Amino acid sequence: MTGSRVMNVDPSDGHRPSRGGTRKAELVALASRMFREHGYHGVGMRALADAAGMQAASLYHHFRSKEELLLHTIYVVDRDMVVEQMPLLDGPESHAERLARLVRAHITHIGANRDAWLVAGRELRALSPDRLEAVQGYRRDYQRRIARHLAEGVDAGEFDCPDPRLATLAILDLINGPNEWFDPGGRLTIEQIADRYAEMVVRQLAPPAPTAGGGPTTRDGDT
Amino acid sequence: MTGSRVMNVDPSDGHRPSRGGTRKAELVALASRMFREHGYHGVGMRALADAAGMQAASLYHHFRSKEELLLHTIYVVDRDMVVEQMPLLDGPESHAERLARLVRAHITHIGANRDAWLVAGRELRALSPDRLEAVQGYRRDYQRRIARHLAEGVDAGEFDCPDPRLATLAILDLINGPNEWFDPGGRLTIEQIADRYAEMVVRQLAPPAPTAGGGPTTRDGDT
DNA sequence: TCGCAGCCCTAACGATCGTTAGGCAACCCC
DNA sequence: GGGGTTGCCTAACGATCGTTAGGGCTGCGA
Repeated sequence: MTGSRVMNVDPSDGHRPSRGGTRKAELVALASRMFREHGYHGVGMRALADAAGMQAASLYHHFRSKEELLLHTIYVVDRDMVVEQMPLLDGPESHAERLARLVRAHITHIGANRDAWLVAGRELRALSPDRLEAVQGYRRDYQRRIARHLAEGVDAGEFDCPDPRLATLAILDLINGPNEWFDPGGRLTIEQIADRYAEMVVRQLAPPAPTAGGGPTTRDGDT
Repeated sequence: MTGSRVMNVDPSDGHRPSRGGTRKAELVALASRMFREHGYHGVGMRALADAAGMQAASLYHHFRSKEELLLHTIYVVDRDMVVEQMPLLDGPESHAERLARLVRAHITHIGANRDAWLVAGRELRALSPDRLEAVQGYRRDYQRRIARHLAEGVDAGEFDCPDPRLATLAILDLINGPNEWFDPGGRLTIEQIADRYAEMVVRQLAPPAPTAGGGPTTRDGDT
């Protein structure tokens, strides 16, 4: 476990879902979509309630505040990133193979949770400091795990990469990109994009050639 | 000229700057910073005015509305992208050299206009349809110019790239990435990041090897 | 059959929103 | 020295903001 987590801000409620916690999930999904379209501050509780066919005050039977509703939206993305995607870097396969698997899963997850991903990407600043810290902790863990994977791949001679830390940022820049422009009705499916982006990442890190013994470059020292 | 522009929404005022249009520029820069930190809808005219040492109503002597203020912020970025960056793809140099030049200039411009870039990236939805269309026209032009450059590079045998349109998106994802995380006090300067990202882009497109005549792959047909 | 929890309602709170009207002081050009 | 412009002011408009108080209906478990 990397970053010492400060407090427990997990929004999952402790009480049983009785007949179904489905209503709450519906409201979170609806909020994700509206926050994505108009921004967190651009959507009022009354607009949310209207879209859900209820009154603004009734939302407070499901969420303590508007910000808690935002946290529910963001949490799905960041929790999955750490508990589902990150373990994909473990395993007996080659470093390139494991990294490609992560890239594909990451982009596929974006395709399946577009609303939440966009909100998670641009509405973080609306969170209270404690909750912001918790979410950013997840992201740090994710980023560090990838950086470690690259460094290990370089040490194993499987990757050619002059600056693994910057390469980590570049990879994240790349695989978070479809978040901004992916269109389900577009030319390519999310799986095709995932495959091709994974190829690009692997190609970027591939050692120059399987020719003579001139091994891959070593890492920079930190500046 | 690529996209037929619908209307003139250029926010640059037609009247002479008299003694100085500096005050207006100050207000735009201030708005960029505050919009970046709290979001367009998260900053009120009164908060803006407070930070500028004036009253909210006084802002309306410089801008017709809050949205016009936002447009000023966004416009700098998108206009420069088309009138300054895009021409960098012209010239007698190799396709790789010209593309690297664009990438470096693009990232350097982000470093010099961080506030405006972040606002331009995530507050577009607050623009009215006409103004949104104008801004998106700029971006389409930019994207198409890059796509054309890649296609020409492939045809010239300088690039190896199975899908130039997707590669364009990937390049844009990559070079817009520092927009989200660049820290002026961080490990690397913006120039270093620009150089290394440019290397990555070139490396990604480099043909497999200068060996035998097995030429680069051809482009996909559109799906 | 009773009680209670889940779910939603109406009504209202004080605060803040973007914007407008109208006026006052300082400055340039003629 | 008068006219016009620039830059800011006070005061206020109706609308909307997040949130709270308190009550009523429904349907399950005991």
